[in-house]
Amino acid sequence: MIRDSRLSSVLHGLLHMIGAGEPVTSEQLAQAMATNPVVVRRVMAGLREQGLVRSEKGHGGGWTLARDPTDISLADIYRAVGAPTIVAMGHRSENPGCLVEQAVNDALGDTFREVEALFLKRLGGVTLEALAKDFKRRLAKHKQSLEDQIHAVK
Amino acid sequence: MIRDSRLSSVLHGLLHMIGAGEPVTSEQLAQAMATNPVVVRRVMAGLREQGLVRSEKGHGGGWTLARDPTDISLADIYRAVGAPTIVAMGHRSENPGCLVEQAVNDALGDTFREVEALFLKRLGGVTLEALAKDFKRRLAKHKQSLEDQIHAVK
DNA sequence: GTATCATGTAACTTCATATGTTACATGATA
DNA sequence: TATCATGTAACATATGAAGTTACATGATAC
Repeated sequence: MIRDSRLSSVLHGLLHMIGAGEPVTSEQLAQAMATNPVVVRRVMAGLREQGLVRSEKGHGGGWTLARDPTDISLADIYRAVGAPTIVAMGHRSENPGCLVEQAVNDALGDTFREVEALFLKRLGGVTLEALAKDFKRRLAKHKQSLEDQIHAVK
Repeated sequence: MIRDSRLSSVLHGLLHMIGAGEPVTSEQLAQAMATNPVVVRRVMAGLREQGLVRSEKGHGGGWTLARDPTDISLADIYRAVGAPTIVAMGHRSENPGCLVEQAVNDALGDTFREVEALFLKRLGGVTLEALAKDFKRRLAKHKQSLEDQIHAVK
């Protein structure tokens, strides 16, 4: 199963980056991602290797998107975050000679690939831009709702 | 991701049960599953609850299939083994109010379900019987190959 | 009926992995 | 050259899966 909190966490960070017009420090991202700066660097390093973000040292340094959000899909991010294969059955000892494994693999190997392909295809259909837009919409709605509550109290 | 060694492990046990004409003890299954008896009972308990196997105490006791292998699919087993949902993204704190989570969920919620459905559908298409047959075929082939090697040496 | 065998299960330990933390090196800007 | 920010190694902590021990319960053989 996937219970990767990293993808979710990274998305928080990236949306934060889109909002800011300047480099965002690991310290700031750590706030947005509810973790600490070193973990941020660790995770973002993966995205940097995939060319999704850039990092810069020194004064005014920090993290910025390396590509247009319309050109980054959730699949890209998922992979960069260190995407493990979704389905991977296997005995602990990864025994390639095991006949049971072989039989299962023969029966389901294609399925594993198929499921994974579907998953990535869907992730590939959502851009960071689209997600950001939806997020902003929700944010606006949320604010409005809060204001309404305040007015109702008055 | 799924890296469930339990499913694989359980299949070893079940194939073993099919072969034996009598109840198989946890001790014996532990051998087949490369683990220990208590773990076997723990895992098999899940299968028993789903009506896939039966257990009996005392002399001559042990584990037996409760249904015909043609009537047990890998999906049944997968579920019984304590199938976690395949894909489940989420922040650690499972924050339902988080707007980022909401946006992601709105964009991918259906996808998660779709992927899971596909996976289970495929698992559902393979019966324990089919797997056992394939396994036996491989076993025979394997034996033959070993004999050939011996003859070649002579 | 009682000795033996097998499961049922709670409690604990071990192990693997992900995450968090500290410390310090490196590079960039003021 | 002082300060700020990343890079990264090394270590600490937390979580959950798997393994283990111990003992209770139920079933069969004698």
